[in-house]
Amino acid sequence: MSDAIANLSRKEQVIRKAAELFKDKGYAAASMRDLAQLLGIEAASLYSHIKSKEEILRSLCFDMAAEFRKSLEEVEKQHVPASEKLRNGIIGHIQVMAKDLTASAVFMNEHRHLSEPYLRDFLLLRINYINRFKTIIEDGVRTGEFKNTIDKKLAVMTLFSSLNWMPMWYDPDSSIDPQALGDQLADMLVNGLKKA
Amino acid sequence: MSDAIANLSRKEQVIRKAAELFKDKGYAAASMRDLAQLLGIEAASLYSHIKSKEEILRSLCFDMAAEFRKSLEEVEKQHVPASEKLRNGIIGHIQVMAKDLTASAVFMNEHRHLSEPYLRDFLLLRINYINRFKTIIEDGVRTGEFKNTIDKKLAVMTLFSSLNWMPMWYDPDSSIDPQALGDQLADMLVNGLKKA
DNA sequence: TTTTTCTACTAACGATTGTTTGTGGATGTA
DNA sequence: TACATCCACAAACAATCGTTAGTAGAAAAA
Repeated sequence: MSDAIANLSRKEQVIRKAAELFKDKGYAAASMRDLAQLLGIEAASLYSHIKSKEEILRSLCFDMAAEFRKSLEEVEKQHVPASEKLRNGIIGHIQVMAKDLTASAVFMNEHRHLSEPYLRDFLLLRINYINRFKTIIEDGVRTGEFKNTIDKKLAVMTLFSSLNWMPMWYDPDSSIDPQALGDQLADMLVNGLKKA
Repeated sequence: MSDAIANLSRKEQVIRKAAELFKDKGYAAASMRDLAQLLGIEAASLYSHIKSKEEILRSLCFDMAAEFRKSLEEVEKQHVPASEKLRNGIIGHIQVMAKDLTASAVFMNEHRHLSEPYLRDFLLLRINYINRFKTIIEDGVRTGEFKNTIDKKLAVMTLFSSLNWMPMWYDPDSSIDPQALGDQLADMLVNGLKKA
């Protein structure tokens, strides 16, 4: 058991450093020798811990995807108006990202370098997640909470654009903590959708 | 003269194909042999038209930057309320992107692969552009057009996140034309900022 | 003790990278 | 005709890529 933990621990170190590197230079421009140097070892030594470069990317992307999914599922259980459900979905999404901003940036920007069939799987997860947010918005339009004048695809894509770029500019040491950030972002986006 | 046009024409073909390739695979993962193949020539032949791979990226990034700057300068001349100025700035930004969605995507996602000192120059142009939008928002807060409860950095970054991801999902053959898209996006974002 | 697990090394592989050199046909201009 | 420009080629360059093979010390488990 402790072996497994120690193993995971070192492997985890490799993956986390890789996340930083992938975020900074991009997956394709980041070499295994770069990664090894950051860890103070030789490139070949990395392969004692991971099977391939892409395995690292897969692990980062699909772990984040699972977190997002889990967060949204809890929100969907709630029996609240669509506007509040959307708001809670946004806050949940922000909090998942805030827990690991580095992995979030990789998830968002580097997933396209996954090879098949992983890329297809990833994109299916993603379209499913987006569609579930779209459903919440459509519910809100139906109940009259949201404007019916705005294109729904536009609305949901604008929402995700705002959310997904957050890891690129948010500074966790800044004056806004993740909770307040989620609140303000949700307020800004939801009130932009709400009927006047 | 006609020589110059023919020359520019072929060089332009190379750059535009490169933009498509860079958008699809990312700058680092796109090889000059890939690009040559798309054009039906050998990789070495590319160097009859361009000096280096990065020269293409520079050309794409800085040409777009100039377009954005030009658009914003016209908006800044207008003597209108801040909310309308912001709205027009958004519409202008969208229209510049819509004119070349491929180059816009490269501008947004691949600029980080510029080497120094070009990267520094690019980032300075960009922060300047963002700050000028921030000024418009601050003016609006001062005149009471916009809420003063929202963090201004958050507001402006959310704005740009929404705008900058548009090339990733917008389909020019869709039902929404660029003009209507700009209108709706501006409406959605500005009314989210406006006092109730 | 013996055995296993973890972590790292050196050396090297075949493939691919951006780019340079030198060449030459085709086209238009003087 | 003679010259210049454009555009493409084949061949090759050093550098770097992800990865494998084989080895070994150190620590933990049996």
